[in-house]
Amino acid sequence: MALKIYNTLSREKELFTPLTPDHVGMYVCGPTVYSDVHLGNCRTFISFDIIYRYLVYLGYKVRYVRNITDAGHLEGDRDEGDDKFSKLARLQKVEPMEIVQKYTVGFHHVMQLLNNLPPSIEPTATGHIAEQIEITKQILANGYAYEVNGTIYFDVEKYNKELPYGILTNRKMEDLLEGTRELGGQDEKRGRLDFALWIKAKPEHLMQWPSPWGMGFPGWHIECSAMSEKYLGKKFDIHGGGMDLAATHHTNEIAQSQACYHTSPANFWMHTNMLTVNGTRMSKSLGNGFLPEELFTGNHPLLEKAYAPMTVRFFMLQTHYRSTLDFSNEALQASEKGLKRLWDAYEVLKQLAVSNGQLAMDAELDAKVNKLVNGFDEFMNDDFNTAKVLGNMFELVPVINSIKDGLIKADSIAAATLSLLQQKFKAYLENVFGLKNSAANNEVLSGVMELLIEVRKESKTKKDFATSDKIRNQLAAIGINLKDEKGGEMSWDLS
RNA sequence: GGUCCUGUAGCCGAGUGGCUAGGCAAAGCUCUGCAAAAGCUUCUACACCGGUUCGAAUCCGGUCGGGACCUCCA
Repeated sequence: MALKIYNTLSREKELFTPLTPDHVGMYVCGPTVYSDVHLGNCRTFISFDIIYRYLVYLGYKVRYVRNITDAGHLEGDRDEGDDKFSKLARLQKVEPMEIVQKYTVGFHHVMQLLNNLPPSIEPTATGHIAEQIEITKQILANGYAYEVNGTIYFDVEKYNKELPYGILTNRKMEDLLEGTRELGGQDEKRGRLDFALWIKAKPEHLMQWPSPWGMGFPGWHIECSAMSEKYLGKKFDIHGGGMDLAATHHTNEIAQSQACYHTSPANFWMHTNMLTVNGTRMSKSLGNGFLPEELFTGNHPLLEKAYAPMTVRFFMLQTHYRSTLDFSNEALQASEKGLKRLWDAYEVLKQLAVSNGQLAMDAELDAKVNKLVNGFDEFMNDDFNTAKVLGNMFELVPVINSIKDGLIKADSIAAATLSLLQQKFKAYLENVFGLKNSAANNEVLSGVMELLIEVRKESKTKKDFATSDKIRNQLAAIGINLKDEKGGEMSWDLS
């Protein structure tokens, strides 16, 4: 059973074989830190976090590089535009690096709340100006770029004569030329598809660096080429990002790498689909995005309530990463309840004791459990199908709960089956899916609850239901659920 | 205009030609002092029209919706 990954380049699932045995190099385009990340951005990072975690689970030693874009983005399509950081900084009368710092910290905080693992390396564009100048020089030397008045452009039409430029998204040059809107005003570019590798800065620019072509700043696409090469080499295994990056950004990255190193940078190109609201893509420019902060506090007109970070993570796991996912309160509330059901069963499963004698062995049930559990790896190997894994997990929930309630005898499945079930549930829920219990694990609270449960048990024994109901109802009012279980036991959790 | 994706029960969603995914909601039953939780049932859908096939949600063609990208965007 081997891992298959859908490759945007070939438009089909391919068997994944790393370039170096047991090692995987993966580069994912990170955020541009001039504003808060919205939930749509988070989806991509959650998807790649799970891909990263699964590769680690499979035993690969993974170097996961995700950049921070803190320089170089232009406003609009005019190449003489200000970059986003300078523009915002001037507006707010702060240093550009203050903007960068603020939103980088915010981004990391959100990633942590969503329980995304930090990447192995998180390079910044401003920290790799020298590398970007080097690669630009090489592309110039190789003849795929030209200088106009201190700005360096990539010559797309020349490149396309040798290698297909639109290969990633299956576009022909003629179609691209036809589809592009007419450029307004003066233009120093030779071809309308040409893009800037290095941009000459006006004296008033806040962020600029010296280069062989004078003071300037790097174009957007060049940073990923420079940083991926530096940390992963000229060719590596996986390059990922949101689907919206494929047609322009990733297309240009391939062209840059080919023009500089005569190789396509990555074997596998992976693209995650968009998060939509009412069927339309969530984006900064449309202003229909939710900030994670708004989601976690419920402080947004379109939100009926607050949702926990783990609910959001689980919500995204229920869909395949290449499908669009539509946001709605109803769907999120369904996820919240579903996750609770799954997690409660997991807590029960952890407590089940493995029995040694199989007196009540039920071969059919045992086979069913094994089949469902073995499906986890099988589904993940099929292009990371988290939704199907969850489907199997939910099918196992009644089995787990029935064993606990004695409806199914614990020894009706083999001891090995039960321990496999326990081991895989833990590995998947905690390690691969990166879910965690949102309930506070507080010793003081646990102690208090133990006391309350004892008092309530006593009052129930004395048939003092007024007291037992009072305890249960008042706890419910502050968000603690007390559950009566079979045999007079009680358990609790936070709602 | 070009390149693609997509249309699945009340809602969200997975689906590799034959084997009712799953979750949420709803209804009934069991358990229970009551409730919740849990267990067991019920709700058996694939936009439309053709075609291929013994057999199509799945493959092919067409029609009609919806969406993304081609411009900064995960």
